[in-house]
Amino acid sequence: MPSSDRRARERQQVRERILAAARRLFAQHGFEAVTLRKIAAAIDYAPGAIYLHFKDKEQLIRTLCLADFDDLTRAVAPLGRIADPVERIRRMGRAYVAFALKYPHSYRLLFLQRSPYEHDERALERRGDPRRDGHAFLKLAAEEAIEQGRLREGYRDAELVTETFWAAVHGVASLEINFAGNSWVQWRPMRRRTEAMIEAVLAGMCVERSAKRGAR
Amino acid sequence: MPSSDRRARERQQVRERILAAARRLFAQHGFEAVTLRKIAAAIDYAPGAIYLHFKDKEQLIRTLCLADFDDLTRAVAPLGRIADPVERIRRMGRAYVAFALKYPHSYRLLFLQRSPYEHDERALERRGDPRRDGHAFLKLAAEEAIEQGRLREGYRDAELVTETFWAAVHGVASLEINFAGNSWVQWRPMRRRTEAMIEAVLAGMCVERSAKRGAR
DNA sequence: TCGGTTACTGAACAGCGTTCAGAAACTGAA
DNA sequence: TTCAGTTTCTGAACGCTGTTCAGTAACCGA
Repeated sequence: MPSSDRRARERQQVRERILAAARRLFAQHGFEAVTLRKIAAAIDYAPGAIYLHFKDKEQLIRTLCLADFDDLTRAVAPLGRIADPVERIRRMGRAYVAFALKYPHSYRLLFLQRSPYEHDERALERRGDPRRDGHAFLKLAAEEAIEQGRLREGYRDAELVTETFWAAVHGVASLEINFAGNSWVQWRPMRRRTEAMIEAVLAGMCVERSAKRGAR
Repeated sequence: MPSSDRRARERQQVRERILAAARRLFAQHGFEAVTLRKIAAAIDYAPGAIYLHFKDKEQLIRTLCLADFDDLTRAVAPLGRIADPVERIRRMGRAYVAFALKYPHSYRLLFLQRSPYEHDERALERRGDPRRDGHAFLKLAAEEAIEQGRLREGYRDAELVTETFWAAVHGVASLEINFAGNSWVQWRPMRRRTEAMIEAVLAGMCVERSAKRGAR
């Protein structure tokens, strides 16, 4: 049935056009400011047409968000090969912040709002929840660091270490997203803030005075 | 003119009733979910009546937010008397997190969204922007700590230290507000997470191995 | 050629924040 | 007491939102 193949292909193309227009508009104005009517108008369709391809606005947004997250997953994956667990945590932190800066709207939706997909676990189960994956990735590194005796007393609970490190980089990313350019703070360069945070929190948790690998 | 006094008093009372109903509903359901129609219905008024007392929904919300912030200001003020700058920073961090937990909706509005009052600086100039005040408070302590030689190399920029410490406690508070009760993280008790973060970041930035006062 | 599926339109719905003409209620002076 | 003027509030609207749905047109396989 080659003709029905074409139907499916055309359908897919329309879907892609919707996603492309939505991505462009969302990136420019944010999820809230962009209405379905504007997206529809951008590709010369009636508003209702979008509902033939997406259940509702939320699902459209989520589709884009999860696509963005693939980027983070791809960036984090090779870090698994780093032998030193502390160095792995450090790199993970940098990748996390970099992701937040690259996709501020997606980051805001997934980490700066009440978790929106809490009751839609099945959809995430299939793809894997990137937040959950990142958490597990960090926790594994923390466990290894503890095993190797790299962490100080008080920081030998891998879950606590994970939550703390996550909160640290999340704090840096989130202030940047919400307050960048705010005139009443003389913001130091983003890179410097990220490094200061990662090094401070690692130094505070690690046994070694310098947590850098090889500095034992 | 006693009668016009009464007019003013009654007007003020209506305003208070609006604020009380709004505070109750907002605290229960959040700013977005509560409509002006619901607030009006709660005090048996027509929706338009609210506009006789507040310019718009945003101003009503801001009035409540700033009232909440007075609580933080009151909690932070006595900390100024603490001589040891590092201990002052530590206490400030605890007070900050405690505030975020007590007023999650206000916290979300002021710290978890793109700064909404950026272009309304005059209104805040009068009362003082609590965010700005807190920042200045922290920075002063950081400057003192640097003067006393308490901070390690790399953390002798008071502004950077302030931004880092703020980001740290903000990260803890913000994850709690957005992900508390999320089933896929085995959250450690909030108090423990707060302490772990504060101590880690202070230990990482301070010269002393234990940053506790008197432990030099 | 024709019945059935599919994709889309355009009008509608309920709800939102907000505005406004008009109706009350109260005020202070005549 | 009367009455114009001010203040306070109502209730119906406006334009916007996400979403639904009857109706239409195009395409499909037979």
